[in-house]
Amino acid sequence: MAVEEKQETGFVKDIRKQSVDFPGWYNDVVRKAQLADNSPVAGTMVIRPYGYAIWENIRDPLDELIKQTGHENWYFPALIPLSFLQKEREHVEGFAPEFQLVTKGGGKDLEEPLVLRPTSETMIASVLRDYIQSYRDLPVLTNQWNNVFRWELKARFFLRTREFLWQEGHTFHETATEAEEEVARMLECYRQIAEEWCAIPVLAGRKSETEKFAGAQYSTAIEGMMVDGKALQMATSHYFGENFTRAYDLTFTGRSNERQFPHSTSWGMSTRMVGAVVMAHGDDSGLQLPPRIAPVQVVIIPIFRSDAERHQIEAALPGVLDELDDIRVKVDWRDERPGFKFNEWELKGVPLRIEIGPRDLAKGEAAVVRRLDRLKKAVPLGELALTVPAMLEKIQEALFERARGFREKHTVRLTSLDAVVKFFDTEIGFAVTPWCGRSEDELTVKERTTATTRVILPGSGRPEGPCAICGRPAVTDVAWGKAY
RNA sequence: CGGGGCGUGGCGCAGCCUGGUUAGCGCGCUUGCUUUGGGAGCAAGAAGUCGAGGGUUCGAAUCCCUCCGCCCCGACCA
Repeated sequence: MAVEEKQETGFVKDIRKQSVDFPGWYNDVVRKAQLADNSPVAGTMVIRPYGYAIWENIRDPLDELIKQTGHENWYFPALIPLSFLQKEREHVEGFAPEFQLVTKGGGKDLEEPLVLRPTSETMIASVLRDYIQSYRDLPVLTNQWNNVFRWELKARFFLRTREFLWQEGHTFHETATEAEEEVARMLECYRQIAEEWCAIPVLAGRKSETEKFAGAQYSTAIEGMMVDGKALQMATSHYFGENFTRAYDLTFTGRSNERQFPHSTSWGMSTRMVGAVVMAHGDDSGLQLPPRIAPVQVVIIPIFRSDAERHQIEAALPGVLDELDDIRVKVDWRDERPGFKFNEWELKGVPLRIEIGPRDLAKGEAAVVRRLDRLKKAVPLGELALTVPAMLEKIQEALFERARGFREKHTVRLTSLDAVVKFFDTEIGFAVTPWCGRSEDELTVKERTTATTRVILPGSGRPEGPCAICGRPAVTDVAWGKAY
């Protein structure tokens, strides 16, 4: 009893309860798990090595996919002349409130202010204008990994900061069809990263007119559900048509010798994804990482009392590590008690823990414990090479299935405004309804529930019955949710 | 920008109302000993221009004024 109480206060001391204060819990987990911390500059954060390692484990497979689909990495400057942004009306109107301006250089006022890039459509169109002459130059498939700046009013770790890291892809195509295929192709890459690597099931589809990117013909996105039932947009992919190329007078000579505007796209996934992983899988014990993106997949905790026992474990370790050859393993030899390490590595979300002590060694075994459910299993040392990878895979699947089950449990199909209002009043999650597509309906719902349309669900064709909000003929199904 | 709160060792706070010169407590940190299979115990120690500036006073963390910074709540966004 005494032990239990102590444990309880230990956890309360470290992180707030997820069920009681979700934003507080999130904040605590990010800092205590050492993913990120506040920085000296308001609205920005320091990404610490453990958090950055997670980002790298998301970034690397995504970069691989981007290259596999024919794109090349470029680098464009972070400082963009203000006039560039002003060429596309919708675009500048959408982003102007978020500009951060550089007005001085070398102690003197600049002739033209430079904007810290909020995104690079304008810079890239300006540059590629010189490189694209003929249909033979198309498509141009660019990507760049960089930081962008947006003057956000309230910051939250990974989810919304004034500076963040992402990848932005920008492509230029001869035809609309080709460009639209590109938009869908990259959205599919994002779905893959989210579902197969981050174990977060997503809804993928178009955004409504009001939710689309400033300057786009249409936007698509993947949306995930966090464990508080709120929606998080985890990546976007936009079709611009000729909007940007016309604004920048970026033309090419077509197959029958006429000047044409390329159809362009852009798409991005950011460090927000790290926040998504925290909020999609974490629990009251802290972070929980899908094995495929966990910086440490297996932590080994040696357990010993005497020097003799310590030496015994030291002697056995090379063999154990040899078994775990292709796995990201960390051995925690720090001078702390085992119980402390158990709790700390659980807080940091490591999927598997291996305890090796005299009792285990006597039997030629190790105790393997899952972060998922603390299930403990004795595994013969010689079988670790087979068992551990299988367990990691199973955990990866289990996290995905659990998240999917949660989302399904919290997704309802509704057919009236009253039902939608009541749902968001009393429940959490997504409401799917038939919808006519009018922005007025989104306003109505937002005013009464704060929920917005997240994605227009593809594939189902024309839904049965009238628009749930206004009763006009419905043209599509749409998912509503309260969003981050 | 409008409404509410807060600035005191790295972190979290007490002290302030009712001024008094050694400014405390918890966590963390350092060292040592004992511990070690679910967040250890004891002992010794280091660490603070009390957000900044000005004023009142014999004397200011404490009272007054100004400024700065931060957090929460109302309008945008990956």
